[in-house]
Amino acid sequence: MKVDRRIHKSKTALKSALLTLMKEKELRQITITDIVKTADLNRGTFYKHYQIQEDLLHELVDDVISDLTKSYRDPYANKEIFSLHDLTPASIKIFEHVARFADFYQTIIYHEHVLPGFQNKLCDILKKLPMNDLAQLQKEDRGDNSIEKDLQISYQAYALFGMIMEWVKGGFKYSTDYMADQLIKMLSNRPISMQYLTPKVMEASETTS
Amino acid sequence: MKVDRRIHKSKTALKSALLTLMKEKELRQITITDIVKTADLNRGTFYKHYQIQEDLLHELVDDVISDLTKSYRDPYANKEIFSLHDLTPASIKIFEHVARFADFYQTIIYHEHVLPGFQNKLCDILKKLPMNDLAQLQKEDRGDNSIEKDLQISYQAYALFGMIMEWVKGGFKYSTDYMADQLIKMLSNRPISMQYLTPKVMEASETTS
DNA sequence: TGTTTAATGTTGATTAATCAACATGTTAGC
DNA sequence: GCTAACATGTTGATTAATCAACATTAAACA
Repeated sequence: MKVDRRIHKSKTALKSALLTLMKEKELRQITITDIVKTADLNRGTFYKHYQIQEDLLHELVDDVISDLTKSYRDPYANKEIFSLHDLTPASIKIFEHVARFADFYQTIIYHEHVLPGFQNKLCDILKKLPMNDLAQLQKEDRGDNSIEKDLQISYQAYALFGMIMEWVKGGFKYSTDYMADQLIKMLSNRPISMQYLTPKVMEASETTS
Repeated sequence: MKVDRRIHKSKTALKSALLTLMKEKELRQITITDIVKTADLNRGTFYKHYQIQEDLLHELVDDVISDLTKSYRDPYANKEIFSLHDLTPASIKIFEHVARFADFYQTIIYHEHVLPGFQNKLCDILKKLPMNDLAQLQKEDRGDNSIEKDLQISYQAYALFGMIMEWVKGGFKYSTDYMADQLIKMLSNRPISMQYLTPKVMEASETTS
């Protein structure tokens, strides 16, 4: 179901205004009048879509999460089998996502109290995405050196999170392409020979079983 | 008479879209469908305000001229008497105007054929503004060294135009404040002791006569 | 050349946003 | 405490923007 562009524009303007204001002052001090003034919208427009500021903030968070998920999955979307070999700097979209919501990330990192627990939520998502999407096919080793899947995924998730944090806190001094390139170099250290099953195949096996 | 914000936003989006597209291709190749797609507006919205692209371009030019005039006059607006001594870097708004319409200036300078004669129009305005607004009070000298007003004004107008051209062509590598500072330094060379009458006094003298 | 594709204007019905005007809290300063 | 200024919701009438659909024209192209 398509949303009317006017609705999309109004909501986007409101969220953008909220982010702008969050850089200036505390969430508690931001009035709805503030928001609509910054967004250049009538006050009634706010109330047609939301009740309180919190609703707006939550929808903003949902937007971020949704875009993050989409960006993370992009390299293996519509693929049946996915090897880390296939990962190229151009196919990695996660850093573009962070850049797209740069204002958001800077704000929630420097004002943790605004969205307590969001950073943990972020890590959880970065863990759950590969955990649910990707069924490991062949492990690196089969001897004493075998690696637990959950540990491996947590390891990589937090590593990626660390890169992002460093990037944001450093004021985005590297380009998105460079970040993607660096990530590949990190991954190339060892587990490059691993393969995963992507959701497409998993759906197929579900329906046939 | 206030314009509905929706109208203002729609028109602004259309002009912004036109500028964006002018950077990519020739004016002739820009369709109305292109414009409304870029502006994220329905095609009908364009036709509610304009008939052809030319209308849009002309309104954009009018906007620029109007903002230019306002910015130029800002330092002596609401003043009865105005000396070049009063000019400070902060009071000069002309470079902020150029920065505000940076896209426009870059486009029309690098694609002269789009708006033939606009640069001359610009110079004319920079000449006519001081010519009409400012009645010279005391000249520098009264001897053989006296300077003609029209020559002096043309001299300064083209000088300012030159600064702007250099600034735009150089990719805005100086800040607006620095440009204002530089302009003051240029003016300080000599004619700083001159004084002008501003429109306020001229209006008053008109009504009393 | 004929055919297809895309742009152009225009239409009417529908929905969203606007504005001004309320009454009602809240807050800050005197 | 009183008052003034401001924020909050809510209202109904009005206007702007949307969408889908249409007939027409122009351009691309095979």
